[in-house]
Amino acid sequence: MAKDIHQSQFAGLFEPKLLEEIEAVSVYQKKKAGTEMIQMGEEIRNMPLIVKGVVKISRLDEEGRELLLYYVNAHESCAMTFTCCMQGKISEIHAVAEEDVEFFSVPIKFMDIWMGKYPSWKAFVMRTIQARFEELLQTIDQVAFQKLDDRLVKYLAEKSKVTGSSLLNLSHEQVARELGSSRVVVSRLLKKLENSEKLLLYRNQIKILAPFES
DNA sequence: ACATTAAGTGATT
DNA sequence: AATCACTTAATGT
Repeated sequence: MAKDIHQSQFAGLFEPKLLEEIEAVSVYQKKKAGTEMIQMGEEIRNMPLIVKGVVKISRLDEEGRELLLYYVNAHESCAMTFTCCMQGKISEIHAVAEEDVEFFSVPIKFMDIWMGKYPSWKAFVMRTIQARFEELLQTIDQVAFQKLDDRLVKYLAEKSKVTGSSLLNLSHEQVARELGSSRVVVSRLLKKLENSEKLLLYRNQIKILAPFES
């Protein structure tokens, strides 16, 4: 498909010289849905510029429980990767391809080089970090104030946006794990939402009805 | 028909 | 909001 970066969404984002450099130094890669892309504790050597698909970024605790941090969509890159690799640190996060993913893989050394060389690159990096930072502040608020119901609604909205479908194939247990909660609680909250006509519940499936607002 | 797994519910902390 | 204990419903063999 769009193996040419000049035809990707990055074409409008970066100046032509930078596009050429990306093309020269990057490797175009594809990963199937469900593939692990970065493990916690792994050293980061490349940064991905996503062309297609969605990558799920999460943290895992000692017991293997998962806390969803955010999704990386097409024409974005991972903020954690930027912050990690600026100091050659290891990854604090876990990345899995949510859908089939295609991306340009760029060695991290260009991170620094391009920062000084290309204003558009600097702006891109700053934007993605800033956007993520704000989002993380939001979720910290929510966690601190224990508003799981809001988080659940946001989670479902995001899931359906990412999937492009209002019918989500999820068990209550999966949802609970990603939100760091328990199945029982999630079931109850979902039931509430069903009663208020926001969605329909089936076995392993959730159908979103309303134009979902928190 | 039976076992397994997902979801619903009341009570308790 | 979390956990427990238990029920009910759906699905697979």
